[in-house]
Formats: sequence, C-alpha cells, structure tokens
Amino acid sequence: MPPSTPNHAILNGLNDAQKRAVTSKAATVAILAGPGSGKTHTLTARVAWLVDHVGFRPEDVIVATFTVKAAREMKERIGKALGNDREKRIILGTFHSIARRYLAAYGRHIGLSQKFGIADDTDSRAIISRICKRLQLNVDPAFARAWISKKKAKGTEDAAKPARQEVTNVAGLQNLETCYREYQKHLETTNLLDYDDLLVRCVELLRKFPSCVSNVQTVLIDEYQDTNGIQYELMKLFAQRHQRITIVGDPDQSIYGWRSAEIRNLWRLLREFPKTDEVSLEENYRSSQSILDLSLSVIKQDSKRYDKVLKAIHNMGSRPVLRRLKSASAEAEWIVSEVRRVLTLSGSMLTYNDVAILLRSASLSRHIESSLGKAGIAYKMVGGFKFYERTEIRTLLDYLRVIHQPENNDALARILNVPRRGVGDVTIRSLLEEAETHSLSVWTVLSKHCRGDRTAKTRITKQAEQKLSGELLRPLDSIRRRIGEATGPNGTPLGLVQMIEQLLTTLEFEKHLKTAHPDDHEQRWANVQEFISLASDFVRDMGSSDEDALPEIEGLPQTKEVEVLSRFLANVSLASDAQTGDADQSKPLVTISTIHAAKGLEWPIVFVPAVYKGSIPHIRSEDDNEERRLLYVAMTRAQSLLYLSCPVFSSNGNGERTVLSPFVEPVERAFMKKGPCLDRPVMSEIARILQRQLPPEDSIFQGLPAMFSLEDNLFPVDPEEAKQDANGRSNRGHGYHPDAQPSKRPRLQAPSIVQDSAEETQWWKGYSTTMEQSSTFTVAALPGFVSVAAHQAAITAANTKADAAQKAQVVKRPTSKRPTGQKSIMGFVKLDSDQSGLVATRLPATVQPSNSSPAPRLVQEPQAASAAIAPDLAGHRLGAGKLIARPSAPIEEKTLKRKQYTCFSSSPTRPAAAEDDSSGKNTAEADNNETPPEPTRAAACLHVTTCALPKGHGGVLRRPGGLSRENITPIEKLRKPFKPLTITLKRPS
DNA sequence: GCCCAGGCCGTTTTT
DNA sequence: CGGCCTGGGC
Repeated sequence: MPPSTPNHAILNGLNDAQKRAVTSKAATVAILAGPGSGKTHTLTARVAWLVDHVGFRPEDVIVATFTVKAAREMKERIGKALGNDREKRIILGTFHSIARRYLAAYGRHIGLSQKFGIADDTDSRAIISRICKRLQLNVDPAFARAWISKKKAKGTEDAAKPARQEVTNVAGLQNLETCYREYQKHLETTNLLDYDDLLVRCVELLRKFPSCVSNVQTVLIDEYQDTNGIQYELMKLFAQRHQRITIVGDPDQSIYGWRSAEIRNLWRLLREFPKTDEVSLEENYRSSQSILDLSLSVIKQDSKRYDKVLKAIHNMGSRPVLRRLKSASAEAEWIVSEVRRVLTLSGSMLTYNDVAILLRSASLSRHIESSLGKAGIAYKMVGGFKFYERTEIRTLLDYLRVIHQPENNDALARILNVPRRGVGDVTIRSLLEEAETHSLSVWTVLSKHCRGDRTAKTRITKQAEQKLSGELLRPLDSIRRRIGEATGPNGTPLGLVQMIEQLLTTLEFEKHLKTAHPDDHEQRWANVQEFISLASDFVRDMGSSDEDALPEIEGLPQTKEVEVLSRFLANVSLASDAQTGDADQSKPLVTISTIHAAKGLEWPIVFVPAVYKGSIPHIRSEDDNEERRLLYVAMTRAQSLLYLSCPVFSSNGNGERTVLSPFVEPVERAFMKKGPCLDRPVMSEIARILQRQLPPEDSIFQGLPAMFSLEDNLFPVDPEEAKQDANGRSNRGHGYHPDAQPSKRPRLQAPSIVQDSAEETQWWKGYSTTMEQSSTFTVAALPGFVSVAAHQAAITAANTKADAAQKAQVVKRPTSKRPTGQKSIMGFVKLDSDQSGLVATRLPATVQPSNSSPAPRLVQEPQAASAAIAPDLAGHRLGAGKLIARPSAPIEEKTLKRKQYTCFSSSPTRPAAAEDDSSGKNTAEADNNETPPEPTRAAACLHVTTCALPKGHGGVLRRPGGLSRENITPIEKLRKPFKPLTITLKRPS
C-alpha cells in the first residue's frame, strides 16, 4: 500500500473503540481487550498508524510480546499493514529476545562478556541442584529455583511489596540466599545468563546508559497482563525518553502468575501515568453468544475480578457440551467420533484444521494422541515436547555450546559421555566439583590433565582419558580455532552448517544413534537432518536481512554481533519451538495444545478434555482463580462449537472417581449432555459465525460414509449406566476400551490391550504425526491467528443490520478520550491520596442511576455483591490479609455517568440481540441434551431418504447407524474393524 | 569396593 | 524422558 494515503486504509474495518485506540493522541494508552475483540488487529493498526500517520521511524518503535509465536504473528501482520519490509526495522520480539539484543550490543558497558550464553531451564536446574548438594543446603532445588526466579522477576522498584512469608525459618531463608549467591557466581564464571537475568541485566544497562534507547519514540506491549515486575521496569526504561506506551491486555486472561506475572501492573501503570487513555474493546467477534455466555458465567465466579462488558456479535449458536465418559481413553475416542461427526456433517466446510483439543497439561495428550493415531487423523502437538529438547538435538546443541563457550561446564558435563566414552556419572560429578572448588572450568581441568600440565584430582581411567582427548577435546579445539578464521575448506570461515557436519563425522553420530537408540535411530537421524536444515535456514535468513540489529545511535558504538554461532544458540534458547520450513500446509491437522500455548488463538471447534478437579484446577496449582482464568481462556478459544469433557474414572490405574471441576460444576446445567444435533439450521449458523459457505444439503449426505452415526450416541451419556451392563460391555458397542472397564476385572484387560496395540501399530503406518516428526508444522501456520480481523471486516461489511443495532446500543463517543459510557478502571481501583500505596475499592454493583447527586460512597460492606477489593485485587501474589478499602478520593464524575450496562454485563442486554436474529436461526438453543423429539430429527430423516451408499463400497451390509438404538448393537460391534473407513469426505465424483 | 549400564516410574503451565 | 534401583564388570 502506498505510504502516502495510509490513514484511511489503516482504520478500515475497525469499530469505534478500536479506532479510538488506534488513533489516540495520548502518550500512554491502555487497551482493555476481552477475548476475540480484535486485540492484535488493533495493536497492529496502531503500530501502522504511529509509523505511517504520526511519522515515527520503524526502528524507533519497540513492540514486545510474550511468546515467540505472538511475536512472529505480530511481525507478519505489521508487515502486511506497513509494506516495504519496514516491519523488519521495528524492534519487535519477546521481552527476552529484545533484552538479549540490547545486551549483545551494549552489554560490555555493564561488564558483560560479549560471548555470554543463555542458561536454559535444564541448565539452571542442574546448577542449582548441584549447589544444594555440594553445600548441603537443606532446600529443595526446585523450590530454590522458583524462589530465585521470583526474586529476580519481581524487579527492583516495587519495594513496597513485603516479602511473602513462604520461608518461615530463618535458616531456610539463609540457605536460599546462599544458594542464590552461589548460583549467580556460577553463572558469572561460566559466562551465562538465565532467562530472568536477561531482563535484570537489561534493566541495569538501560538505567545506567539511557542513551541506548534514546532513539525510542514509542513502546507497545502485547498481553500486558502477563508482565511481571522486571518487565514492567523494562517497559518503562524502553520508553524513558518520550514515555509513550501503549499496552493491550485482559486481566481475565492472566495465566502466567506462576511466572510472576502481576495483574497489578495494570493499576500500577494507571497510577504512574494518570493521563493514560483507557479504551475498552467490548465486542467479541469470535464466538457464538452461548459460548461467550457460558465462559463469562465461569469467569464471573471470581468475585474479585474487574467485571467488564463482553458483547457477542454473533448469534446464539449451539450450546456448549459437557460430556461425561467412562475413562480417559473413552474420552479420547469420543472426541475422535465427535470430530468425525461434525466434520462429516459439515460437508467439506470444516476440516481438521478447524479442530483444537486444549489441555491443562501436556501430559494429558497421551490418550488423545493414541486415539487420533488409531483413527488415522493427523495432528500436531503445540507446547509440550519441543524439537530442541529432543536428546539427539540437545546433544548436538551442547557440543555447539561448548565450542562457543568452553567454560560452559554444564553443557560439557552432558556430553562428556555421549557418545559413550566410559566416563560415568560419578566421574563427571567429581569433575564438576573439582572445577567449581578451584574456580576453573571443566574444560581447563581436562585439557591440562590430558596435556599433563596438571593432574586432575578426579580419577580418570587411561582409556577414558584417551577418548576424551582424542574424540572430544582436540576435535572441538580444532573446530573452535577455525571459526572466523579464513581457514575453512575454501579459505572461507567455517560456517555453522559445516561445523555441525564436521561434528557429525568426528563423533560418528549416526553410529552413536544406532547403538544408543536401536529402535528409533532412523527417526532421530532424520531429526538431525532437520536440525541441519534449520541451521542452514537460519544462516540464510541472517545473511539476507539484519533484523536483529539495533539502530545506530550516534556516539554509542555497538558491539557488532558477527558470530553466527552465538546468535544461533541464543535463538534456539529463546525460541519456544523450531520454525521449520513449513512442510505440509496442505495437510489438515487437528491441533492439540496446552491451554497456555493456545492463548490468542481461535478455532471453530474446541475440545477441553479432563475438566476434573486435580486437572483443572491442577492439583499443584497455588491459585484457583488463575486456574479458572485458564479454563476461561480455553473456552473462549471456541468460535462455534465448544465441548468440555470429563472421564468419570481417572486413568491412574485404580479407577478412582473423578470430581467435576468446581469451575464447571456450578454451571453444569447450562451445558448440553451430548453433542448437538447437527441439522441444517445448526450447521447454517455455524457457517454464519465462520463466514463460510455451507455445502448444499444433498451433497453433504451423499458423502456420508456407511454406518455413520448422525448423533453423538456412540458413547452413553451416562457412563454409569454402562457399568451396569451385564457383560461389561458398554451398551453402545464400544466395549473395546480396556480402561473403560470398571477396575474389577483386570484379567480381561490383557487381551484387549494386545489387540489394541496390534491395531495401533498397523495404523501407525502410512501417516506421520508430531510424535514422530515434531517439526512438520509451523506455528505461524496455526489457523487461529488471522481470523479476528478477517471476521471483523467481513462482519462489518455483511452484517450491517447487527451493526446498526450495535450502534443504537452503544453510546456515541467523543472521539479521543474515554467515552462517558465507559467506566475507568481507576474507578474500580482508586489511588489513595497519600503516596503510601494503592488503595482499591469497587463500586457497588447496585450503584444508582447516574443522576443521584452525591458522589457515591465507596462501599465496603461484604454483603454487597461486590465487596471492597484491595490493590492486589485479583493480584494473586499478595495474601488476603490486608484487604482494606479506604474511600478517600471521590469518584470521578465520569464514572457516574457511565451507562449501567457496563457494570452488569451479565445478562440483561441479551434478549435484544437474540431477537435481532431475523433469520430465526436460534433453534440451536432449543436443541438440548435430552435428545429432542421430532423436529430435530429432520436430519436423520433426510439421511434415510438421501443416503445412497456408494457403489462397490464393499459387500458387507452396512446400514446407517444412529437412527434407532435398538438396531445398533449387533452392527456396532462390527464398527471397530471399519474404523478407518469413516471419513470419506469427498467421493470421487 | 567402586563405577557403569539397564530397567522402571512419574510428569503443570513457559521465556 | 530423567531419576532411582539393582546387577555386572573393573
């Protein structure tokens, strides 16, 4: 797009609130954006606005995100908005990666070695547990690690916050502090920074040398609710020259408290920048209203939360489902069956790409992966295992790290005996000890020992010594010498790829894989190849554009980061996963993801399995409210169909009963008990929400596979019922699930397991899954991202009627400042007049209409629906002990005038929207669990009349299933063998 | 007696 | 996929 006429184009398709946010002239802008409200779109547009309209140079703009995924997405979208590759000049990335760039460029000013490495999780854990052991500190290393991390993450400014009383005994505290000191000392001698240090040191740098960021005009922060103390400081320091900050966030989606994120930072910002322009994005373009309603009813259980409006733009849609299954494996198989049912009945409107299964813990994926595998459904797993964490890749990385930094003891320790060199655990441990006590690096100790300069105290066998010297020390030394020097094969410096290849030959790595992993060495070797190609991509990308570079600042020379290796390693440490050359975009994949990794994304169909106590809220979680928000995030990912499910018996072997998640239990009755009837009206409405074309009815049913069940009836709605069944088989013919058996008959399980696994191996051929080939997908290719904006554009264009209704409802707003209708979040949390701290309170839910003249008293009686809330409201970091509200400042007048609905987003406004649905598509709501009688049978009837079996589809008699229960049993037993037949979406016609 | 290697169990969420 | 236990080899 031509830069000359940017303004209008940028604002195209934005709603009023979004336009206000994008064009706000205030220095600091806080955008409060609920799920699906077009947050990324708005932030992107604001960046474009600031560059194209206001005229900031791209290189003077910092955009910080929390995940690599979000950064990538943001970059892509800003690129589209700006054009001319100008997005590449923007300083855009995760907090950690931006901090690293500054440290690489200017770190020497604060005494940082140029070649610092990054200690990842594994490293710091190893270091800390070694320290604890060596000094015999009586602390749990994991706890110590968390404690240290929290201490760093808290930041330095917020001293007002009292230390939490986790560590009660003084000795314990002292031990922790010793551990902390030793840990830092170790990092320093090995020239490493851990993740938190990147931020801490960058804060130090920018405080001492503000000129580093003297060019920065404006700073934008995505997912602001996830900032922790140190990131808040960093944000301010980035912006220290002009104090222009835009933040986007949603307190309800704060799910990183365990990583020291502080929702309080929102109030902190508003307090420190009182002129902040607040904008709320209150329209949800993503989900059906029933999904939104139910999600809100979950999040509203948190009485301390800042209640905000979230209005569905879409129609009611079909009610979310809460399904109970017998076991985790039954649950997984049910998901498969439901996925098939929905996709099939959508014609080809929906594909696997439209389905996501969101998990509290990555470990829950086992059953689901196996079910999908058995069914031949390709999937990708996001979050959980990462490419770079595979052992073979880690080993190579550790070699590279040792080449890069010989003093990296931890990396060296991990590779001393890989491949096997007859050096055992004890020897390695002892070497580390020796090195640490003598302030030497292990590398030095070994080198000297092998050269005979200094005999190591650690006993090393002659054989091991020879191998270490010949296979490790000398080859690596030689590679290291050749970096940067023009001594490579053709007089060129040894490149990254050649370096890796050199390593592979010297180590005889393929041979090593064969002996170490005889079963799957091929896969692992393939991973190694993949790794090489990633490295080669990296080198290429780095050569073509110098995106990581910071803009030159006059009189402030940067350390040029020439070394490829160094940057590659940093990139690996800071990337959540490898971005591989998008292998198969063509193949639709179901997404399995942790809820955390799903934030910001959306899918038409979302499953949230395992909604039981212990899973969500997780048994080890400290903050139930955060767990609730997590569920809220998961639920609000769904656009048109949302399924929660819960096994009745846990799969931990003893057949213990699960308890439904306390977040779901209170609203249990709002769910349907099984999947909706997917008749024409329901499907049409789904199509409308997704802005897609629903194929004609007859074409859908012509494509129906044989024995297709039109309803969600393959599994009993009440799994208890199945238990009664005399022969132990569930009455709907899915008696093959070993775990589904009540624990009483362990004997019978053995044969079925054998059968299962035989079948499994059979089906594992012919397709590949992420388990085998984790890197065949790109995160950027995730279906979720692009759509809010797309929807919004489409909707504004198409749905003018709804738009008009919307406008009628929303107050006309003054252009630049917060509209009168919108209450300030500061009205919710008010700054006390003295400096001592934040004193918060909350308006009573029953606040009078706007004309009541006296400023309303801030209410603190607990029986008022909303009691007074402390500053740390929703602040999960502070104890509840000091919840006091002191009404000292009168409420801003503005807040009095706000329209009432802003306080009561709960229900009152709903009916109107429903009525507005002129096309009468709201039937879905009526479609409830108890298997609706006649009318909803339409589809089934249709099915009978139009379903023509494809000819030559085998000689076995197959009748359509799902019509009458009585008919099913014998046929259903045959179901299993036909499993792979089920999906034949497109018949050759 | 010491040390290496192979089998078995449990696994929150992420930069 | 790592940490712990037991068995085999130096």
